[in-house]
Amino acid sequence: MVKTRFAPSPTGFLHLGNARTAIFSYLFARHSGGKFVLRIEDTDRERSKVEYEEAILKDLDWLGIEWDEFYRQSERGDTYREFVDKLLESGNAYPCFCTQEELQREREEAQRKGVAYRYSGRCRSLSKKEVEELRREGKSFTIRFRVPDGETVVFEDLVKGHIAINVDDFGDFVIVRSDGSPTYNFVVVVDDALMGITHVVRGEDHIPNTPKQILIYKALGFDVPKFAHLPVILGEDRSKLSKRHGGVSVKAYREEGYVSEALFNYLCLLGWSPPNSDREIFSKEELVEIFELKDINSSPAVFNRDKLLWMSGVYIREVLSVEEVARRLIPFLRDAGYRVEEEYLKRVLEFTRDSFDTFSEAVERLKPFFVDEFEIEDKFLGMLEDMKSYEILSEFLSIVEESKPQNTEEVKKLAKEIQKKLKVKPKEIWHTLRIALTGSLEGVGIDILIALLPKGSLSLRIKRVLDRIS
RNA sequence: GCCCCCAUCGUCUAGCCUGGCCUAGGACGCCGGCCUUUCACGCCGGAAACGCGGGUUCGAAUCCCGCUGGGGGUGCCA
Repeated sequence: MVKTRFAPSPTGFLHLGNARTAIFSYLFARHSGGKFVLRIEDTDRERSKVEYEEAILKDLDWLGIEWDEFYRQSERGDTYREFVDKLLESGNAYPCFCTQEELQREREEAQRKGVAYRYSGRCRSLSKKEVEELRREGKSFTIRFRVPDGETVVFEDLVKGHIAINVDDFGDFVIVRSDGSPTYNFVVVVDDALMGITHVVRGEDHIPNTPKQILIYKALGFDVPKFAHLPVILGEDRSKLSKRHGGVSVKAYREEGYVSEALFNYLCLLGWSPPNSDREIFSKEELVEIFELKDINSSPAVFNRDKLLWMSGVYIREVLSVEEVARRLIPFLRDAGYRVEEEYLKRVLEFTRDSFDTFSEAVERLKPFFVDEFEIEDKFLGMLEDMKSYEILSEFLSIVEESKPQNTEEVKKLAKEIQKKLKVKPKEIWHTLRIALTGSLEGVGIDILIALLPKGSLSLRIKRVLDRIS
């Protein structure tokens, strides 16, 4: 059975790149009828924070990625100890007493000579006696994996295809630090093997690690999983997407009021495309159905905020129901201090949801439906004075006081009445009402606003303007 | 420097494996028009790409080589 995992380290918020990795990994597992594991890699005690772990969980949940098994690396104790011993016994690993200063010097030396750095192997052939001696002296040591000379590790990457790397490029590497803690390359192998991971789906920045890990798998007698290395996501400047680019955390998009399904959908289209189809809007279920690793593009993709924004809008106006949009929008409206009633909001959305792409944009856009207080710019006030606004508004007010129009048809009829009676152009009426009711010349349909706004708000706003221009 | 990966409109991509159906398709964005009480939405139309050079072949975006360009890695981080 297929089993994949997503293994974030809680050293920051969930990043768009990692989110996409999680999505692909999740989709592949579900598509194959397999299991998806979430493993928090929190062994870096310095940088790992519980707040980040909580935030990552929240973001995954928001995206609709659910996991079947959960692990926290810090709670796995000395699971790794026995495997280190095994490697030590088999001679695949050995203690190394070189100090960081010595190694640093070797590295600089290599740099100067312009050759690829690799560990000199000085402690490679220490005799048992020498090792005991050094340990008795209390010298600290690391444990290195003995990399067989001249070997070429080959694997068939599910995305990149055939990859061959000569191990001489890196040389013996550390698997246990001098403080006794195991390093990433070692832990990841033991964990993946013990958890039965069959397919490792991760970013292509891990390609250089893969041969090291394959060597460990083999030395430990574990089955080597299949690998799928995803191309990285780039920023507008074509460098790897990072904090520098701003707005790269899932959290930022959640708080900005993007539709989560749209982010999920958009991220899928970054580096993957459906076979034989021009479609772009897919539900999670549909994606589970059609997603295949083989359809992943092997070149890096630039993240495009505009398209994500557009897609969020598509979800708001075409995919989600009015009820659903209302439900998700309410917290944003309340945060902005609006007094919201669900039934009223739903009626408003019926007519307005095609005019915004995110919930925070909706807060601005729908303001006239909820807030009676607003400023009118001088230029608009000037326009009111130029038009026959006083007459229009007085007439409008008296009609509304008597019987407020309940739908856009009635509003239009009312406008015609005023037009006939005062002999003014329709445009003049609409512009006057728009400025008087919203303080601006652009925004949602003014007929809708009049039809839906309570009578009280309507007359309050009109009277206020009447006072100012009389 | 060394190692690895990648290369179709500005961006995401289809096509490439299994050469001819490609006058290179779709989407975002952009430009123009329509709709209209404004802004949006929607609809119609447009500009816009096979990085370069060699091969192979009757024929190459598609196969091969080189160059160039971009990305990643080069830790007792993950």
